Amino acid sequence: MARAGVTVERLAEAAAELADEVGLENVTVSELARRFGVKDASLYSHIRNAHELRVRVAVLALAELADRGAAALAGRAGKDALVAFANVYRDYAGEHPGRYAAAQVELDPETARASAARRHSDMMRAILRGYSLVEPDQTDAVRLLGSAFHGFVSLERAGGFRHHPRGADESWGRVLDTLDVALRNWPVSADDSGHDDN
Amino acid sequence: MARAGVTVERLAEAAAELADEVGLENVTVSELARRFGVKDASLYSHIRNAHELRVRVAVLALAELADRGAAALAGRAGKDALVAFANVYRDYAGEHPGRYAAAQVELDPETARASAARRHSDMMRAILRGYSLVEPDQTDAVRLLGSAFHGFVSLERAGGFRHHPRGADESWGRVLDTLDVALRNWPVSADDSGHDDN
DNA sequence: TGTATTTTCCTAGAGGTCCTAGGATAAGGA
DNA sequence: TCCTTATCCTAGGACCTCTAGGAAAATACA
Repeated sequence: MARAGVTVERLAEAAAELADEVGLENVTVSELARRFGVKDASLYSHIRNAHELRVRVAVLALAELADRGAAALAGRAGKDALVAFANVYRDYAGEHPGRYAAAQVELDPETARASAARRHSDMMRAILRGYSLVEPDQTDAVRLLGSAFHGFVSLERAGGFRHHPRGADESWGRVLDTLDVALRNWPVSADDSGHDDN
Repeated sequence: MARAGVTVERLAEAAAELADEVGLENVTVSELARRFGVKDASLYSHIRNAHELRVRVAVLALAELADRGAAALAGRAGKDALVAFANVYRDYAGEHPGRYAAAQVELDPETARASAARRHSDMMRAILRGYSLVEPDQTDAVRLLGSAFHGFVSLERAGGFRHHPRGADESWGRVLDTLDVALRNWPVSADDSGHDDN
């Protein structure tokens, strides 16, 4: 019998597609094997366990997201860059909910280092070049942006904004306005304040 | 044989405890039955399915979180209230990761309405009384706060802040400082700007 | 108190998932 | 051509979800 041509790459891609269709938690080795026309036991020649499947989807999603982010950032700066980058996150989560969910799974340090996670923080720091922030404020700002983006998308996807007539799109725009203002008026650290003239 | 005394309340409580121990995704009907000393089939007299278990943990967590939030808010206002409330979220997620994860599961509209979800947004609005915001800015601000709190906690729990020496505690404090400033300098809506003097 | 009803728990079992062990066969290289 | 390796198979154990139908405890009621 001819072989099915299963590879880890095709597996990850199929798992990502499946995750977008039925949700990450419903991505099973069995269903994936079914889609490839092989027995589920056969997939264990390519992956160690079901968890690795999710990790591979996570890595895939982080890379796709980073690519989109980089494209969005090209030729932009300041608030323009901030908004474009933020929309990449939100749009990606809308188009690929399963992949986006996967991107939040905890990765072991080694996998995390090999992933596009670093590119994400680097891009955020690039955005912050439009605002004058030095360490450790820059790191704190990266974390604020990451938190706000992910938190908003996460709550929106979970239906947290559906109990109120105010549109999510409008809130999103205002949240980005506010973050822009916040970055431009970044507060002075309590450690430094009061020592300005000494 | 004497009965085990299983009730939906005790089940939800036990499921919440189990979730904190082994993670929400590992909360199974079987394990729960084992802890109550009954057969797994017996639990289906109390709950419809495994999903209901998670929903009940979610409702429980939302209520506990709302209680803690209310206690933290008592006698506080302005930034003091903001920080106290935010810390309730973060501390709860630290103490009860499984419960916190459950609080993010999507609830059907009916369950959501009967849950403490409304109390949460009401408390956020109470905090915003310390800042002068009118609708729809108030709703947008509630969403920004919810996003930032949840996003930070979520990323922190997923290990997203472990690849950098900057401590999460310090960033958290600065993020709250920034949110406080942002709320006090809430940007004028683009719809209104330019019409100030007309 | 005795009886009827309801609730809780049981056994049995179907069907799904994960994963391992060990064997067969296709593909590619010496 | 033969050997090696990778891919796929069958078989099966362990665990999970959930249903059906029955027994027994608790409760309600006469």
